[in-house]
Amino acid sequence: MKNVKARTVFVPPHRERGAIDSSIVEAGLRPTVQRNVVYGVLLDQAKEHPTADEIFIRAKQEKPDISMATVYNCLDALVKHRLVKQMHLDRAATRYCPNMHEHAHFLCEECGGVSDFEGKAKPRESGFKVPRDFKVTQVEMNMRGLCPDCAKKKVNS
Amino acid sequence: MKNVKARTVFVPPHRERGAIDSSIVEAGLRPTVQRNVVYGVLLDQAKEHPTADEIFIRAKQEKPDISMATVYNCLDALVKHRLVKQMHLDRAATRYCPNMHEHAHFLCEECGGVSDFEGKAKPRESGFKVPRDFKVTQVEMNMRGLCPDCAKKKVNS
DNA sequence: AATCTAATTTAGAATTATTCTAAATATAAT
DNA sequence: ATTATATTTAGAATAATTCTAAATTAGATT
Repeated sequence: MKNVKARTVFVPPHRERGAIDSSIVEAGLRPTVQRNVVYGVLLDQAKEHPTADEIFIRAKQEKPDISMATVYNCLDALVKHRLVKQMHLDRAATRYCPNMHEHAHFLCEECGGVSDFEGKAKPRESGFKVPRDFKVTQVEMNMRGLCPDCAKKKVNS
Repeated sequence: MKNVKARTVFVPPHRERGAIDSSIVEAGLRPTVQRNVVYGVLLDQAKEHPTADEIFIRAKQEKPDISMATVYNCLDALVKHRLVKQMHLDRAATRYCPNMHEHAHFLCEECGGVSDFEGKAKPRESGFKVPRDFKVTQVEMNMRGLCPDCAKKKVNS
């Protein structure tokens, strides 16, 4: 009988441990219970772009003895193995994002919600003058403004 | 006799206290010696996009009794009154930038240098799909890659 | 020029997010 | 089952920043 403890962990019905473990293994990582829980929580909460703190709180519901250091370790491992991206807005706590498609971020200044805008960055068409002798290999774009819901509310008031 | 102390402060010859003070006053702030020194140091070092720490070290050379808390206070005041912008790369220490023209930032991954690319952001031409019902009011763009000097060195090695 | 009031500066404590450390535990290979 | 290595853990350490409350300063008022 293997891994009795893992069976005692509550897993939301829409999340299959196996699928998550295979992603973790395919990425070249050992599939531990903690990594599974952290990645699972993040996948469930993708829209929220949660912080390590927020992930920790959720993860504890599934695995009450998980520690904050482990949440950081797991997130770092997932980032290094390209299953997860970090995102930064100002100097606020790092947020984590399991959407690995190229995308920009949008922050609604009214409700605080974060949205992903997918696409392929075209730095030389962005409006900023990029001198031709600079070699751009990575683009990070954060927009701010009003999301559709908040824009609507602003007009009707 | 007014403000004897202020006269003892060393001011680099290319920087005129008066011009800096008028900018500070025009922005709606009281012109204190500390604000003058902090803003002056930042203007001298604009290219370096210095951190509060780096500004503190330089500022102490001109005003040895200035404190770190004051450097933060001054920078915050300058930011609030739109003389200075903050910039963030990952979760590293906040960098400060007195270039108030709209611009993007470029970080050379080789030498660590930061460059400003001026222009007017065109979020809807940046390559990312921005749904028409999102109202974008602010764009922040950080690019990474190789600056001309480092790109040249890479080829010749 | 002396006095007053509010703004600013200051040192040091507090806070926050994160990283480090070294011991305990788990994983996968043998 | 044994072993070697990777992972997890609690708690200490660190780094950047913010807070606090007292001292100083600037500018306005007498």
